[in-house]
Amino acid sequence: MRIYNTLTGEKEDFIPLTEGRVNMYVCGVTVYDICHIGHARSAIVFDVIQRYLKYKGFNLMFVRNFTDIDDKIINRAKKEGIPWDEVAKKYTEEFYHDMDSLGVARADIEPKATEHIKEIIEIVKGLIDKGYAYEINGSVYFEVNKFPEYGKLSKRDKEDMMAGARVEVDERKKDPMDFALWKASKGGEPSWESPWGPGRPGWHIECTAMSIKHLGESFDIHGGGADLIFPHHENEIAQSEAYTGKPFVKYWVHNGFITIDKEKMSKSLGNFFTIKEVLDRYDPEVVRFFLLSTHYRSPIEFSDEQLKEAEVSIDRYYTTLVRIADFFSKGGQGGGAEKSFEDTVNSFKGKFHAAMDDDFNTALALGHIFELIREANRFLDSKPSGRMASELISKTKELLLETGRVLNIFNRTPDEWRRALMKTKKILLTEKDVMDKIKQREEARQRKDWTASDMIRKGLDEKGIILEDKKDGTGWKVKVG
RNA sequence: GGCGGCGUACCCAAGUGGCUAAGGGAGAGGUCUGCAAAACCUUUAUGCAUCGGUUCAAAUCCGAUCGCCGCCUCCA
Repeated sequence: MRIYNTLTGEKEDFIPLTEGRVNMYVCGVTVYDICHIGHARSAIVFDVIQRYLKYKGFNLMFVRNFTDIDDKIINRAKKEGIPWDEVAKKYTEEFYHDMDSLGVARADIEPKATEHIKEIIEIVKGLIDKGYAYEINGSVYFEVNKFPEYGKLSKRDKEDMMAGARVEVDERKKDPMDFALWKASKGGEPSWESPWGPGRPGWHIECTAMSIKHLGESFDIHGGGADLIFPHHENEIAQSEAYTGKPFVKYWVHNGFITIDKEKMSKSLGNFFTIKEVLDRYDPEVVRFFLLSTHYRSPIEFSDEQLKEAEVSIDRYYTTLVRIADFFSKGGQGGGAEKSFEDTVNSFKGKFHAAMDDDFNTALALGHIFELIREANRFLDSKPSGRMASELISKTKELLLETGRVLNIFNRTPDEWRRALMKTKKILLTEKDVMDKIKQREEARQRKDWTASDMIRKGLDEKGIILEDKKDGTGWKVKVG
């Protein structure tokens, strides 16, 4: 298995620190607002990575944190006129609601910054003792100059950053690059007692404290959005390695952004869609499929057109499942290219694994899935019969379900998919309405009254229902795309 | 200004040295059908931003040019 490591800038063979065991930490969200679709991408990417590692048999410990104290939360509390911890609670619940919809599993441990104040203070104290940090007026700063490897993750050196001259200059700091480990409380702000007086943790230190506590001083994978590389992860490395004297993380994994009109989707630009807005119009499976159809490190352009294509693709998948079910209930009486289909079936899993093993290439993996689907449809078209055909088709179905479980898509029945579509497409008809229409039309067709028959079909089409006449009856589906 | 990434068909998107450049969507033609839909078949890049170079061999490596984007400030 190979993973792209931001630290080295290369795809590397994945060799965990302890054989068979993987410790992974992913930066979660700051709970001060509703999540947008960019948060969904990060969560889904690492959800798939998490599922694949488990599927491959690793004993995985997955930690994803919540930042539940921070300037943005405090500001939000003022704005909403509620206590800061209620803001955190409210948006943590919103996060869970959105992520549950999207099929993002809970992490094994989901620590919160405010539950680790003791550990944070311990580390800050240690950093002062070791001479990496200093206190000024109740705040503690990490002294970047004391850590020679500073910049190794984001591939930049201090002087370059100074040249940018966008670094906030705080007169109290020894150097503009120094960052806060502990912030002295200004009046009225939430605070905790510390050796330096009342205050609260800086942003970066919480991840050091929580990851070290739950995963140890060195662990395998640390993930997050690419925008966290600098300064957040760079600072984490500095303070963690300064504190422990050990390498902090072996593989740094970062997902790319979602863009709108080629520009990064972000709060500050205001060009974002919330998860809730998107889920009002598209099924969660569509969103998940869409996000997995591009490699996780590439930018992905958010558009209705692409979401619709994802919907069409998923519908194609479930249509094939229906055909497979039909095969088992009705059988065939012909036979076709059994050998060639057998080859496709037998080589599929290897291809899927190869794709996922190569830096979690979900886009390629989906390509293989759709290749299998096309071949399965082709085989079914040949009206196969006999035990061999049954076994092949049965195996196909198992393979589709197994790989679908890894990606956590394609895990419903075609009926469930159809009902979900009725809901997201806000189709007013009930299933019974549709069945009644089909029956009426069937009677017209018996009479060979094609005009009446076509009228009924057209009427349903206008309401978003497509009819499909088959040998032994008429099926129906929701119009997609 | 510094650092990094990207540019593959009408659209999306895999592919980072070597068989006919995956897969999906859209278009065109066909099989099937009362007609459709679905499914399948054929078709749409002698070509991978441009120009050079390395190599027996390059979309893939190197250099230059053009275009787009990201990070350097909170950000997934």
